[in-house]
Amino acid sequence: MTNEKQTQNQNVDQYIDENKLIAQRRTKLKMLREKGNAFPNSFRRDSYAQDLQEKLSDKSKEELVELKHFAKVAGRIMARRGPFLVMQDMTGRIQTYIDRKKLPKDLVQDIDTWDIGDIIGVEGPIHKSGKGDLYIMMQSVVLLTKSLRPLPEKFHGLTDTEKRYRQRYVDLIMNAESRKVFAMRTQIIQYLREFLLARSFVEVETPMMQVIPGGATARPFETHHNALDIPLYMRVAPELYLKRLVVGGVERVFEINRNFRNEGLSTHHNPEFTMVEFYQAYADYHDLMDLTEEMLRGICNEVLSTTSIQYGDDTYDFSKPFARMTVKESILHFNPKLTEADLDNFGNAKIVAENLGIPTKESYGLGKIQIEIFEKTVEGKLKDPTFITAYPTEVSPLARRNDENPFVTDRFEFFVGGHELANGFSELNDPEDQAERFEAQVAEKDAGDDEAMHYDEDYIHALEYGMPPTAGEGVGIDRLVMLFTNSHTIRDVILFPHMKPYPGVGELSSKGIKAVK
RNA sequence: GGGUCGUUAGCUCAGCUGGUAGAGCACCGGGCUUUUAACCCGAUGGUCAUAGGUUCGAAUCCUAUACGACCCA
Repeated sequence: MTNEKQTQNQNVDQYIDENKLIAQRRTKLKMLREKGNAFPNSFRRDSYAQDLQEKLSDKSKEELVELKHFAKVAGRIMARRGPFLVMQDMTGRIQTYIDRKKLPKDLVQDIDTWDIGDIIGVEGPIHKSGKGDLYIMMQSVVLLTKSLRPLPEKFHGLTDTEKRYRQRYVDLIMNAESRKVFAMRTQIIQYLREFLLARSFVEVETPMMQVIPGGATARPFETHHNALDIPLYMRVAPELYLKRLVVGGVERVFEINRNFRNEGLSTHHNPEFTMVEFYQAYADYHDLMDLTEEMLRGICNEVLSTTSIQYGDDTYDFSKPFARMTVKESILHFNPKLTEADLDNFGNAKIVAENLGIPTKESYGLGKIQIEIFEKTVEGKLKDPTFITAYPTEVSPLARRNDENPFVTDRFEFFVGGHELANGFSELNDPEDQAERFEAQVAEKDAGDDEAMHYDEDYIHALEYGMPPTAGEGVGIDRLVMLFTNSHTIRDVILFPHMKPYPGVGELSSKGIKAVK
């Protein structure tokens, strides 16, 4: 024993450049290697912690003794409590009891060297403690993976926001709340997918790298294809490809995937974010508003089991029909001093905008000014689920004009909690109108708006073959998940959100790529 | 882009008007062994984000930088 300790100390000296706690664990790993396979992969579990808790918690101490329910469970050691080890697997936690008198002496000695964070496999019958908690009466146990880095303190866990995002693996080990958010994200996406599949929508994948970035007004990321020696753009939206598929006869089509926009980071913006976009032929924007209501209410009922959504201090009722009003109606509603005449006349609207402190550009038409007024005075106030319709044609280059009033389009955006969650419209399927709209976008681009769209000749070509009357919509998944998980920053619903790298991190060194300390 | 705040042990945090670094948990040693943030005794652990400056003396005051959080545009 004393000899062993001396060896340990010598080994610690070898790792003096490292944290002492890590050095100690490295020494333990070294001893494991000397004994044999330090990373065995022969243990097979037959039970999960949560299943055992659900199945057996009702049984009494005596019933469990009689039942002799044997289980093999694997997981990470999260705490030691007296003679118990608390283990955590992907479903939950269960403890295992170390009977020091009955287990072989050398095994007990080994167990005493194990650390919180180590991964073990345990086998034995399920019993219940005097205080009513299930435990596995350890009959055999094996250390499967030695953990070299100490975990955060068990009570407070990892709260440092920066570390939670940069080292999500530690966050997921420590914070059940974080695990729950991402589990719900998965369930919400799965619900959306099944909802659309059940209605005969076909899931497809369209290019993430595009020669002409289109489908949204946003600045793209640029990259380069070496073999072809051409610039390529990460897509800002899949829209134009999905509509090409509608031309091709895929009359109900959807894609759940990432979009990339070269813009700032904020609590509501990540440079890559997930959208579901879907297109339905022989439908209009009213049909999609109905579909959206059904879909969101479905998530409430099936995933959350409630239609009363708690978000911060507010509660939103998803059981009632969602409010619907036009852009103009909403501006007048939230600006009772304004009149229709203030919004319908370019000169008047410009004065209203300037009084609100909105900087206007030469190129802005009436429609753009109306939208600026809307964003400044209305958007943040749309707390309860609301559809805003009749967006100006000027700011809707891919949407169908309204039959009665060509100044606006048959378009809606959907808002909850003051944030836009979805955008949909009856699609513009008139190729000549679409060509003119592209030309207007190109003019704006030439005037210096680097978010304006390119002219996509092939898309016009496709429309010239004939696209059936169609309605389409995109829903921002990240913001949807934020809403339904009561998360107030997008970084809480993206597993690996973009963070500014530390200087030098990512540079190749002799030891490989530098990691965050 | 602007403003405010933050960065101290592996983690969570104290550290007063400048006087030489603290706690809890974790870890290590010992005790106890059906515990529930297990408990009891003892020990170890720090480039106080980084670089300058002021000072006899800086975690503390000043400047710059890095990263983060929040608010505003």
